[in-house]
Amino acid sequence: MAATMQDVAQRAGVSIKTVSNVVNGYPYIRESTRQRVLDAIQALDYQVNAAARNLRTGRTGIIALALPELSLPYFAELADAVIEAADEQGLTVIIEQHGGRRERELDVLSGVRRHLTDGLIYSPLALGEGDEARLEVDFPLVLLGERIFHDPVDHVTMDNVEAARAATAYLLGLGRRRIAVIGVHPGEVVGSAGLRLTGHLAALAEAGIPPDDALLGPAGLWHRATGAEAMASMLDAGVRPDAVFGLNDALALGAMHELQLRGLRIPEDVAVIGFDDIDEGAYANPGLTTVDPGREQIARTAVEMLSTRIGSRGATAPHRVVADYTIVVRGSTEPGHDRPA
Amino acid sequence: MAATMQDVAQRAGVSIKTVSNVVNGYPYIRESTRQRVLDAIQALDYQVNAAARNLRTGRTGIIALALPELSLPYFAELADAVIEAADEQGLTVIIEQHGGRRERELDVLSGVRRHLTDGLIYSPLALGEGDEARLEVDFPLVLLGERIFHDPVDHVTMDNVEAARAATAYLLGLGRRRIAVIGVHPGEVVGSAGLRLTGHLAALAEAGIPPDDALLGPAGLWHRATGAEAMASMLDAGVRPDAVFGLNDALALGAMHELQLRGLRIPEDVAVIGFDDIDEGAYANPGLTTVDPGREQIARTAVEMLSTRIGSRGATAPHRVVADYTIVVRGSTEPGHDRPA
DNA sequence: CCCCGAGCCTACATCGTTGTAGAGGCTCGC
DNA sequence: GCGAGCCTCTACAACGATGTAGGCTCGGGG
Repeated sequence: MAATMQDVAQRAGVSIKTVSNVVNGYPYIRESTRQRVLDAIQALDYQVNAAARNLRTGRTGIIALALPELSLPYFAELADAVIEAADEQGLTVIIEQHGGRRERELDVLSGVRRHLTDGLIYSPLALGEGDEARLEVDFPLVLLGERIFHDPVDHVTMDNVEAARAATAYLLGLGRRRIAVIGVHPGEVVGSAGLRLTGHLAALAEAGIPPDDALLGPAGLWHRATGAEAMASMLDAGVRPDAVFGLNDALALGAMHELQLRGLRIPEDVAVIGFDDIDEGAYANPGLTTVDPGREQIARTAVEMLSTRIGSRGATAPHRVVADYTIVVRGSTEPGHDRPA
Repeated sequence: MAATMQDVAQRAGVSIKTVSNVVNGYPYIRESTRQRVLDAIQALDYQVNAAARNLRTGRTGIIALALPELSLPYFAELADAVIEAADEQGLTVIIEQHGGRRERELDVLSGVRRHLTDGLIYSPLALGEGDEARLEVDFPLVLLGERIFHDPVDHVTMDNVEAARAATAYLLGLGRRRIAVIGVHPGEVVGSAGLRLTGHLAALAEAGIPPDDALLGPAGLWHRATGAEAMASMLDAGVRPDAVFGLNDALALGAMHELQLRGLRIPEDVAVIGFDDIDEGAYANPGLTTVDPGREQIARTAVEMLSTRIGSRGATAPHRVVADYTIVVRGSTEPGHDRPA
């Protein structure tokens, strides 16, 4: 049986409340008393009972991170960063995988685990315009990604349009003209797919290049497999791009795999750029050029925003932070860039 | 303010305990009463307060999964599987990243979060022989991986020796004779590195091939980067293997990257096999042949074992489960195997 | 000399739930 | 028609911590 404050109090010859005060850093305690209590704690290997503290204070010290799935490297790396950032704030993270399924995404907002947590960092996929109202919840919430405009809550995101524009502009700068886009969600406007496509089209327009629907490869899920499939059907249809813009790295890597299977050389025949800068891209063959969306910064900012929200019960106006992006050049667009790995 | 059982009880005109009984499925309740309570719960949008329940029952419904880091795809995919399996048992998972650092690994066993959780699924890296005693903890614990022999606790693992022997035997069967091993931990016996090397050497011995130390590439951390480095220094030293056995997939992919940078063809010049069967391997170029260690099975078994342990306070003898492995053949060892992706 | 505030500590109620014990009423077999 | 046993429900005391309120001592200002 684990020791309780009662046991510590008895051993130190003080009241239970004094033990509580020592544990919580209450200043008005005689040094000798504090020492006696600390010794007793040590001797009994006492640790505060989280459940009891939670009940009394209404805080659990746990935050939830809801994301599609950890098997997707981007989200695994994001989770890694969030957990580290949370650790620094003394917070523990539980992960909820919703798999991009609308019903599970909604569950996250109302589910049982809400009572287990002080707040939520939420990266939805299926939710979109029209769901704003669902986000008006009575617990601290920080939104990741860019599914929803005019949202009533804290939000950390990146400028998808601008970053995608830069990616396409970069390919155009290399002299590429027939740029395939893999991972398109036809009709979508507000999600990452829609926004990145918008940026891409804007760059084409600036360069005076007419868009070509045959170069848009749809892929609902952004996995390697779907990227490969989308690439394959485009090639099977006789389309011959000289560059590929994967709307995320997994798609780009899948597409790259398919291109190489068919004997196309990268970057000579086809240049490939991705989005996310997952670790894996640096070790692909060739290394994958990509857009670094500032994942670290996003994770850290999100945790800090949530932490402040939790701290101050007062309803402040929602904040919106936009992370910086960078283009990371590797061998999939320019030969010879893989050396420093 | 969230509704409490008190509120529900009042609205339904019953005692608070009856509400509790309804919520917990106590059988002896008149159907009409149950309905009234359920209606009240619905009307008030009542959800049980987890903290209070935890305090009373001593259970939190949370388990911890301790692993090196989520950035390593193997562990991300493992975490995915564990979370799903836990969900089915009604358990929530928190993830603790210890980064393979001994001190943090020990923290996991005694840290504050112990009080937050009902049990721990523990995948250590730095712990090893001599640490058995530390595992004699007073909470449910299931060990993953094969760091420690004669352990006093539940353990889910795979037969590393046998699987590695099969991997090397497979390469030998292809006619390869100079097999480099990447990721060796010199002097280690009980960890994955040691065991897999043992299996490798056994296969060589069976085939009557003398081992060659020059073909052993050390790498402490099993990342893509360290795999590439180990491969590079071996090649720089003038060693020319005709096959590479990466002790995990990340190492193998790093090595593959380095080989290709130097213009070596895979599998013609060098065949490459990995270990773990991470998703990424299927989409490498060429696809990475690997050993599938039965990750799903491991995750599911571990959660179930932990769940039973939590359920029955009685100290049963520790169980040990060994998962099945399979060799997954792809293009990195045999051309033409990548078609079905 | 008394009062006041700062410093140090304690008693008590309380957070929201569940375990224990048992009060009634009913059915059933003899 | 009566006790045994089942069904249905309730009162009360925990679980282990923290918030509130207040007691006591001591030194210094009025």
